[in-house]
Amino acid sequence: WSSYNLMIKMLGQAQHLGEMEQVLHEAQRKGFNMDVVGFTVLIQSYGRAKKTEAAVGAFKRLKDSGFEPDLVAYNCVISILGRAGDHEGVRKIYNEMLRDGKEPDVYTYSSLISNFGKSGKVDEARNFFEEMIHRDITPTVVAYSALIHAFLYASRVDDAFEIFQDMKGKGVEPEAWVYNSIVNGLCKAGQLDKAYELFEKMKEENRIPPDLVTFNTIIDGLGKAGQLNKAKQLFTRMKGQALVPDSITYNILMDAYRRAGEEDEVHRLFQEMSSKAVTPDLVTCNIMIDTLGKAGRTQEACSFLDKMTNQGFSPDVFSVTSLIDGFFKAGEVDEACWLFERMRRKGVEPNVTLYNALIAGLAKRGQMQQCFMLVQEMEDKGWVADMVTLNTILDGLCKTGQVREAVRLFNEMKRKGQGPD
RNA sequence: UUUGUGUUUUUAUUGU
Repeated sequence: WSSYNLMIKMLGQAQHLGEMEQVLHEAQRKGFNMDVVGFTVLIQSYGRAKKTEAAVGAFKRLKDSGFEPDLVAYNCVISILGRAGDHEGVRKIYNEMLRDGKEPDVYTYSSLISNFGKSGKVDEARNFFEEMIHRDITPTVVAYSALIHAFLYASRVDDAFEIFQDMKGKGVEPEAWVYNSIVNGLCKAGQLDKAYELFEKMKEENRIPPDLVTFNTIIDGLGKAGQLNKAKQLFTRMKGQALVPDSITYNILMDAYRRAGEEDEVHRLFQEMSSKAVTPDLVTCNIMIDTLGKAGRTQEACSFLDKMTNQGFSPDVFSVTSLIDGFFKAGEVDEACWLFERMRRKGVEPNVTLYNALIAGLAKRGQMQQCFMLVQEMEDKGWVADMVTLNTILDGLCKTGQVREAVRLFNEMKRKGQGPD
């Protein structure tokens, strides 16, 4: 059986499910009886191929063949159902497992915590963590990390930080990426000082010094908070520590200067990239287009778009939105509409933000009928108007003297429970 | 022979 299991596993991992099933039939024809491990290999193979139903089917066959699933089999099914977002299924199997008298282990809990966390059910994730402790199971770095990520995913940085401290206190060493996640969470929550403090403490607390991602994260946090000088200082410092800035580092800095309206510095950094042989990526291009557009240099933005296309980049919805917005702000409405059409022919799918940019441009010109048509078109495509859409339309109505209409829409949205913000 | 944590960092739209 072990050779057959190995074959099945290899074929399953290579996503050759047809051949995998052939081997399975051959084994059965030759009189090999499947054992629990064999079924588990099969379940796992289906799981990796995202064939959740087939995996569950194999689990059923395991039980129908008179076997009792062992802990590993249960863990596999729980993990697969969790990844598929089937929390009811997860609960069912978990309860079944307890009824069978199988003690969950740290693998079971890590999987449960991660999957519930990822679907926004942080409190349930935490409950599983506590249940694990009550069972006297010592959390590993994996279990801790899963819970920390569950909290960060729910924007609960303080809770994440508490677990992070607890983890270190228990002598479990976080890996660099957990530090980085926490630093990022703190930055995004506006707790820049705390983020910076942790960043500085990294090397003494842990044997792992801040890496490229840590620097990028903290530089971005500083840049978004408008602390450009400090950001630039760290940029210098990272180079002194033998870290090589990548395109993301440059994008972060360019974006910071773009926000601050320091257009020249954006262009200088773009030049510096090529002199340092850092290859620009799509985000770099998009920042350049946005910078040019916001400066009213729409022709240059337009040729930048053509140039990047010739160099093999496919402009995405970000590139197009920036350029369309630039056109509108420069009063070039026809060009904006032309680009929108061209984009659709090229197969770039518009999203809510792009529609919002169009609506804002037309609203500013008082073309409210066209705005409503776009909202209709957007909703026909299955997009849901967001708060920016509503605010844009309300502003447009007010500025065109249709205040009563605006109030009516305002009340209607309020009744539907959509805003106001 | 089979199981667990990895968007860790960057870009667009409204309100002046």
